[in-house]
Amino acid sequence: MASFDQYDPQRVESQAQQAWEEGKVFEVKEVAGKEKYYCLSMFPYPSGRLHMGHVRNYTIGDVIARYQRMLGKNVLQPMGWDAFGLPAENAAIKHNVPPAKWTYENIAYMRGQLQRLGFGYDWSREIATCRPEYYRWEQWLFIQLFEKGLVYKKTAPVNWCPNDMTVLANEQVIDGCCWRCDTVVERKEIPQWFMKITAYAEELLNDLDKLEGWPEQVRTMQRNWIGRSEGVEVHFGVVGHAAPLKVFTTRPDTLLGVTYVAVAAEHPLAIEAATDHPELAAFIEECKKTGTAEATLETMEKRGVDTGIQAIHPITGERVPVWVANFVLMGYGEGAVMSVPAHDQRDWEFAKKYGLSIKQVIAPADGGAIDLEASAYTDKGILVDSGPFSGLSSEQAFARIAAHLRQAGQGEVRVNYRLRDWGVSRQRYWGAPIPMINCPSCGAVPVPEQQLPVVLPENVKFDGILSPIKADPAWRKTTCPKCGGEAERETDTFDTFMESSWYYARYTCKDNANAMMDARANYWLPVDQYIGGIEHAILHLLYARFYHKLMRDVGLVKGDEPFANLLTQGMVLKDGSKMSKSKGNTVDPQELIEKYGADTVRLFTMFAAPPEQSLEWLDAGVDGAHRFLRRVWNLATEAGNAEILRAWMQGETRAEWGALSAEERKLRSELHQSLAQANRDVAKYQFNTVVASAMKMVNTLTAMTLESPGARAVFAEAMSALLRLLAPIVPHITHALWQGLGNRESILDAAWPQADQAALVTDTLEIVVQVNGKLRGKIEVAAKASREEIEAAAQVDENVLRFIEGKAIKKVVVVPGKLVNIVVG
RNA sequence: GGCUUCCUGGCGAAAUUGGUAGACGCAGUGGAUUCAAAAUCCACCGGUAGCGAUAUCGUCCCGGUUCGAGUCCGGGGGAAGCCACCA
Repeated sequence: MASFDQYDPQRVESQAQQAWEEGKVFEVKEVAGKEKYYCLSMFPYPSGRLHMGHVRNYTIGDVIARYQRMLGKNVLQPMGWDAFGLPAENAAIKHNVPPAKWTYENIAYMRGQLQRLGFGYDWSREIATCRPEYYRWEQWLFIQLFEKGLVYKKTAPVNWCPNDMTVLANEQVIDGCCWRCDTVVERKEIPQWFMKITAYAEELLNDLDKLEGWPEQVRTMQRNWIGRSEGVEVHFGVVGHAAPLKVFTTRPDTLLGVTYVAVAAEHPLAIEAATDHPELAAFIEECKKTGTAEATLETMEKRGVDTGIQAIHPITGERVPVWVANFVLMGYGEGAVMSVPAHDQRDWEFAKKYGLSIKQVIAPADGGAIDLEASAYTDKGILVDSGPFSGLSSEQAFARIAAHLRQAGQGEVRVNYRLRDWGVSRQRYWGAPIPMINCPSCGAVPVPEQQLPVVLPENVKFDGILSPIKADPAWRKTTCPKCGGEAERETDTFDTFMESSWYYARYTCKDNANAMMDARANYWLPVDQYIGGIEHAILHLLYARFYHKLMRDVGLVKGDEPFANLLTQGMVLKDGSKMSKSKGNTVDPQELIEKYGADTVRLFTMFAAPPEQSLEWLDAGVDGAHRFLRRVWNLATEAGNAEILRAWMQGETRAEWGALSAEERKLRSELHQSLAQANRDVAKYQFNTVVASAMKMVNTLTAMTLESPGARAVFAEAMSALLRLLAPIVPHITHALWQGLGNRESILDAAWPQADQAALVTDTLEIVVQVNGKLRGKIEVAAKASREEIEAAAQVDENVLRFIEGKAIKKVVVVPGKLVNIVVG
């Protein structure tokens, strides 16, 4: 039996990793009758190198996966690359290298980093979303959805640089100007593809209630994003027009307080009125120029112009003016609002500014006074000055007014969502081509299934101005599948959120060249544990949920939701703020791995904070983590100790516990208490305190003297448990020690260590004694002492006596095994 | 403005969910070892008073419930995240 050397992380880790690779130990198959566990971390964008946020994310995932495996489950943990995106185009320009080449080189480097960190991924399932064998299925699904009417084309605004004649992404617009040439960016309407996520708005909202394994915060954010509101669509007549002007309101109870109507600048009525109204036309032009980036909206001044058009109030028949206002959104509701300045603050401000009248129709239910000169009264209350509806409460009025409008054909109850359809067209090169053909006579026609994938050429010259596929007539040129005439391919590519919306499902069957999904998807899905950053709480997680429902409705997967449990890990901070290149406070994981080894980096990230909280990076703390691993190594390998452990592992010295001395039983109890605590915490994924418990065990074990056989048995049993407890967090050092101590089976599949309930029971207990709730003493009592015995013992404690002497005892509270509280008067 | 989450030593944090506040670690102080240093080991480590036993104050602030509150309730203050003219 070879003896141990000093702890050398580099050697230990490369040997462990080699063993895992040779044994293909993380490659998994579907196994009937074995509980499956699908553990998934959000895949990275291959930006070049891993940062600490990645390390933390993937360590959490790996710890969970390894823990679940030790519990006996069939664990799938895959990894891949969210490989399309703008940074590759930027790098292409900067370094004069094609985006594909840059991306593949980054993937190769980062894959090496992940392997060096010892993450237990099934690399045979690796996905890069920029590969045609991946995105062809996205193109295929898009066509299925086109046939089902779930995707459509409409015009939408983009940022347009008139100098470069190109579309810019929002990130490429700096202070309203083009990042390359500084030309003022314009808004341009062009035809783009949309997916009907709004058709699933209700289900996406309702199913949030099922996601009990998700943080409440994320569910709330999605609820707000979907933004369901119940209201009434009200039809105002328009003088000189046959068609009514429709508005949406959540406050139909204030309908009698309408003094004007406001429409968006893009509203048809506004455009119509502008034809003989130069001031209005100029105002609409101005509104258009305000960029697509909406960051300035908060500070934007509320402005408007009277169209001169009169609307007819549906109940009173009164004439009210129609204004165009810059704060009315064309994309929400009908692009028009009824304005009630008395009861809406925004309408109030607008009315004050332009001298429009303010009519009170709601009074506080408690009869209190309001001051409409100071501000609007926006609470609900009792209707006043509202004809037949006066005297009703806001709630009653909602129903009555809605019913009235409905009967008169002037409106109806409606549900509106804030959620808009998902625009998936990007006028960029480095993305999956949209599989459509534009035919001058047939319009947009899908690429026939047998011609998929529409491959994006990778070996291209790229100057950053025009997408190479837009610039290449040969790539564009094709024939129409319908009429056979000359036609052009769509040169836009998909939003990269498309690829990340279904990768979790493709990992289960990535080798299937004939279908997007197969039965294996239903074996592995849903993902049991998904781990990633809170920054994806809305878009990515909502799109993935949407995609899952789409795939379900096309018959590809069963189940309604893709991710059963979600863990959102906190940020990695240094000196109190988020690590970022611009702040210059980054820590490069690579340097740390080279200095300390992967186990130290993994241990520190797990120990410094619970997974969901932000983690304050502390260089000295990394030293502490490394010190701990050395202590563990030395404890297991010191001459004498190693022999004790080897004998134990081979089952030679497993003595009867009854033979232990009182002192040894106490030590064993202490060690098992720590183990029990660690088990409670690991079940909650609170890994920082799992490590704390392990440290406590090491402290206890270090202090032990191993002269008696009983002590040696207690030591060996606890060391065996300790190594297995630490195995998910620091897999290399525990692998080396486990093998080195003579275990034939890998620690990967060793049984998860459970505390011995019998060991937790001790002969005596320490009980805290309080007087009037204040700690006054501690007493040692027999574990099976009765309530009366404990009370009696508490009352003779020297210090306790000082506080109860001469006072009447009103009450004694006894918490079994914990404390006694003596209440005196 | 809306929603959500937080606020505990010099620092990161813990407290089996109403029962010993500060586990575990970092930093610090003192000591052992060493010619010396590194490494390692031992002890101390919230404030105040005391040689000490111990007392007293202490989990952002004020109030309440309770035998007992970091934890529950009401009010206030502060921080972070997300959304935001959404009618």
